[in-house]
Amino acid sequence: MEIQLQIKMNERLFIRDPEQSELGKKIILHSIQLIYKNGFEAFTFKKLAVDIGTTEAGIYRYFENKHRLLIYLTAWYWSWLEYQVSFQTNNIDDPAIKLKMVIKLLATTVEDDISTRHVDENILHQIIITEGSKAYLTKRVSEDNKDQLFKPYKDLCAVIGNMILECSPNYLYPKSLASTIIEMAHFQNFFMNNLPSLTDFGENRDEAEIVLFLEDLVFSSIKKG
Amino acid sequence: MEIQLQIKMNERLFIRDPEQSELGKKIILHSIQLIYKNGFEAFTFKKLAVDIGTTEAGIYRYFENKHRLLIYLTAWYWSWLEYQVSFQTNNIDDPAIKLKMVIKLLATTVEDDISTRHVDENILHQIIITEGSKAYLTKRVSEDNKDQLFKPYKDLCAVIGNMILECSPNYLYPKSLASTIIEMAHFQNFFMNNLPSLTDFGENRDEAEIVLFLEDLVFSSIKKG
DNA sequence: TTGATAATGATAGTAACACTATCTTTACAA
DNA sequence: TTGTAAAGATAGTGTTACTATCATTATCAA
Repeated sequence: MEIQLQIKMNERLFIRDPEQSELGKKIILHSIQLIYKNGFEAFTFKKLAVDIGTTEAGIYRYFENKHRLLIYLTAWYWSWLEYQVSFQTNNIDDPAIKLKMVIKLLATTVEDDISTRHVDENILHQIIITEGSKAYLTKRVSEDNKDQLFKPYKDLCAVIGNMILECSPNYLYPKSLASTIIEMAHFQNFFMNNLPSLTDFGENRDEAEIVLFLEDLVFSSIKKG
Repeated sequence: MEIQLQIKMNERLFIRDPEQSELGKKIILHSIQLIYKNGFEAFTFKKLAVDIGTTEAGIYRYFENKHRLLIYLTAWYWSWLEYQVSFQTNNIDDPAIKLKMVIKLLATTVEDDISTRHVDENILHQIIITEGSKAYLTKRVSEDNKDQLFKPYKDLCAVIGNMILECSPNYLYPKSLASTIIEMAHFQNFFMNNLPSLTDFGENRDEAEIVLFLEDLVFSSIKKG
């Protein structure tokens, strides 16, 4: 069985849909690699164009600017992750087990999903850890939010928030706890690998310990009430 | 009684110490205002120079580039906050009360500290919320860390981690919980004001609710064991 | 087969940005 | 008085972030 997974993206994220052409798919593939290699600050459309073998103007026909491209990549990632969550928690009734699955999906290395050929999810995951929050930590965040550019992130947060409420209907802060899990899954990973004294995982550098920390955090909070 | 508070900064953060001259202090004062107004991405040394009434070259004599200036501002902020923590928790024995004080200091609007004339702590606090994590979310983070540029952040985290251990000596993740408190104090604030559906505080937009959330999060976690 | 259309390629150009260099002036201190 | 350090003034360079235009190629319908 070979299924190709296609994620329908908000049209405001791009000028021309990169999924619909070879050049577009190359832009996604190579931008992920370049941002991973050099970081978002050093990433330019010029370098991307050279890497692909096209011109700057070619890239600008797909994305308004590199910040939009970053938002596109993050939106794609969160959509893909929400799909993973729904797939992996399907047929599970116990909301606590579902929550544990979510934490595992958020905090551990993803295996490359072969049903999306032009995206390496593992590298993309690394990018989201380091660059993801730059997508919304801007002066434009409210406008971008009005254009629904962060919908996949918010949707995932809502899904997790509902799982929390299933576990503990009287818990007061399901959405904030959900966004805390999402952000901390990434930040603790970044800290573990780059500023280890900010974590308790510096010695082993083991993602599994981040999972344990987050599970402890979440279930202590919600099991109380 | 009039005391001027002077924070000793790591010398690698600057080329020439901005605290030691009028021009230097203007750079700090005006860069905070400009970054607050336009965001870090739109902030340039050219605009800063015009704002101050000096030239780009003048700024470059103090700071290598705008990223270093951002690290300087964040380092200054974390140092100042650690001082606030030590001041406000002095003579308090109960570590739980100390922790609550820390959460309040992290999550609520600071009043301008008159003992630092060239820094408006309230505006700086807003900058750190939006731009603070950009200081370390870079490819250079390890080198910058070797130069000790993030020491104030790590020191504060260690202080909070120790308070957590005082409360609960067997708790397994004091440092990770400390960095979680710090980051979430800011992220929940940013979300509340810009992406409110990621939080449970969208209706009232009241910082006091963030404090309650963080207190619940922390004391649920540590009171268990 | 032609002819319209859309995507791409090729090239050029501009304003702003991120610096670096140099020379002059000012200030104050030995 | 002279030396030195900070600051001002000016210029220049390579890169970035775009925009515009025109030619070429592929596709698909008349």
